[in-house]
Amino acid sequence: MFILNPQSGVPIYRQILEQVRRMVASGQLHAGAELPSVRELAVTHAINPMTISKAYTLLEAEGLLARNRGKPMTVVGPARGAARGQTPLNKRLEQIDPLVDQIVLAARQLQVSEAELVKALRRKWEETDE
Amino acid sequence: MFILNPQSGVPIYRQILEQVRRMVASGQLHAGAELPSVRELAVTHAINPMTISKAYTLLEAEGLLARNRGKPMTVVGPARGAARGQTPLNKRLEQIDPLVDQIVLAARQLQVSEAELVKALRRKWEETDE
DNA sequence: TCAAGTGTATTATCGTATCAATACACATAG
DNA sequence: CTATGTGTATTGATACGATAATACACTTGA
Repeated sequence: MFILNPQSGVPIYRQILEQVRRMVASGQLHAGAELPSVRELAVTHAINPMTISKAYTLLEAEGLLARNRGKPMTVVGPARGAARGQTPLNKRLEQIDPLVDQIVLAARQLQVSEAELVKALRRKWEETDE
Repeated sequence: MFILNPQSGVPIYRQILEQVRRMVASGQLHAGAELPSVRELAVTHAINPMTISKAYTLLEAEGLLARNRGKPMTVVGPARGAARGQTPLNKRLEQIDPLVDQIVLAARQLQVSEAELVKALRRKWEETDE
């Protein structure tokens, strides 16, 4: 369910935070959906259960997840009042903005043209087309 | 010279590593070029001199920079007058690849379309057009 | 010569991130 | 009731990232 890279420099619990936020915003994790158990994730990703628990706790404090003692964490959001589906596009784009900043900075420092950057992006997009 | 974001989750010294690698690969930092002093960077970015020194030390171990006792760090590279251009495009693209992975993953988790992603990218590209 | 500029070593402290092993409180299927 | 499944608290340990304050060796311009 998650794609975690311990070598990336980004703390594991932060990778989980970001990925849950995204999947909730997109509706891939709808309200009421259950998240993988901490022990299951700990095994499949070879990480410590408490690391995942930390992420879950923060997501609860954020209002995205709900604790159910004895049962799996469940998704609370997105916005109850609004359409039960996705967050508006501009809100979703906000979440991706820091990455856009990063990649544009990197491309400019590498003197990779906008066209080449877009090409690399499209290439990766096709590769991950499943 | 560097653009550092302490909140990004990426360690500062790693941000410096990556940015020097990029600017050397693109030729923006040509062989023999001097880098900013650790004390100057420490002041302008409000970070500790030893954090920068750590990055410089690692870049020397990597073979990209040379220590000159009493003088600034310099970029190691092909002899002056020799072909000291950019590294080939595909090599530069390799450096940007992890970021491409990240952003495509994020876009798919957010269910942002390829078209919208490219649009956001072009928008940011224009903004940073200086 | 000397003052100001390099990078770096040293020692110490602090906060964060992760792991390990254990234990607890609760829910639910059998 | 019991076994198994939730998340979490606890304690302790290790590693990393960053800071702070000095001090050193070296170069260079005045």
